[in-house]
Amino acid sequence: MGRRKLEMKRIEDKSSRQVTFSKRRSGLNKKARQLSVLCDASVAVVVFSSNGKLYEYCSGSTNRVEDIISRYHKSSIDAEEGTTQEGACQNMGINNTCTRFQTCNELLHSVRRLDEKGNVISVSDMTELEEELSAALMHTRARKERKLSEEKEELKQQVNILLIFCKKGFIILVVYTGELVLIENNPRSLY
Amino acid sequence: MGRRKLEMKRIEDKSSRQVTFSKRRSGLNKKARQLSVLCDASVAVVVFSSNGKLYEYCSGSTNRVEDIISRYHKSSIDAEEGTTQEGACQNMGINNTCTRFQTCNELLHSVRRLDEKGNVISVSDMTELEEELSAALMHTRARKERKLSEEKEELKQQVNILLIFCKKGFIILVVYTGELVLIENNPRSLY
DNA sequence: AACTATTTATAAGA
DNA sequence: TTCTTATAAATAGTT
Repeated sequence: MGRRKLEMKRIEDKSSRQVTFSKRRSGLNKKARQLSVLCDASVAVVVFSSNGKLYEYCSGSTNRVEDIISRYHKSSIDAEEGTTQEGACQNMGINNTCTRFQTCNELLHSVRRLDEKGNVISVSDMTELEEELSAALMHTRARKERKLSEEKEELKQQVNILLIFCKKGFIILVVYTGELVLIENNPRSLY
Repeated sequence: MGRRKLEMKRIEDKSSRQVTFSKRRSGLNKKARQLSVLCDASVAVVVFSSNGKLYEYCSGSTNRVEDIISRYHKSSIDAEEGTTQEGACQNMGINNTCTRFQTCNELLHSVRRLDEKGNVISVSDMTELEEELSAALMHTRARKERKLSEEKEELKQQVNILLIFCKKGFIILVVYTGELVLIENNPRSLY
């Protein structure tokens, strides 16, 4: 939107990059505000410029990005509980809070349709698809890691519970050598 | 932008509110992506619909809102303390066991130097750098996952050992000291 | 899900 | 910088 069409890549000229940043950042905030007002939604936008400067926007009365972030954290955790496991692409669809999947799936289908019709698929289309897929991958990876960590924590808890549970008695020496466990009663503990 | 001008207030009709939400949300994400690409910025957008459903967008390679949120937290704290910000690249140097790191770091620096001098950087140079970075990422990721799995396996073993003893009617105290494990049972179960 | 008449955003120019 | 304006992009209502 302007005198001419811009290529979707980093603006090399520093000065015009800054001007564009400033304009588009305020545009983004405006869009966020409109979305929140028109559709009664809560919206937070966090932007770091290439110089590392932080800009934030938050809809609503408190205007605290923190409020939405904490809600985000809560929601992310909630989403993880009650999800089931499926094959690679599938398990994203099950998670009904992962909105990216829909877009990504839609994109896949529309690109495939275009391809089948013999249409030319632009690089920017493919880039968009690539980004969506990358996002989906990251999301799945993050979920996997969280799951693994959770399972580890659970095991740690089990060990702790057993340790707490078993407080009294007689000492056995166990030498742990990989798979083999050698146990030896300690006679000294037999009063 | 549409057949007629909309008043900036909540859309009362539920159906058109939903349609508008969907359209504008994807528009917002698009704007966020454009800002990040054109101006080399990091952008995160978090939206909750009026029904409480979470939608998120995040620019960049990881596409993790978490990354930007944690940076946001850091930045907020730093801002309060008056400390300065550094580039995200710095924290890569921490991993001193990644042998590829030096090559990758050297590459980064030489490419950056070339860039600053206004030299033309060939696509094949960038591809090389990309591949190095990708390899480094894969390596780090693999190491992390191996470590996590190992730790989990170890805990599982500990639980199994404890469970075996518990099955035999022993109530035990286990003191895990690296390679040595001391187990103490409940005297009641002896006789 | 598409379409299109309009409004809105904004790139470049002043 | 700020304002203007030609043009691109987004989207409200329609089909």
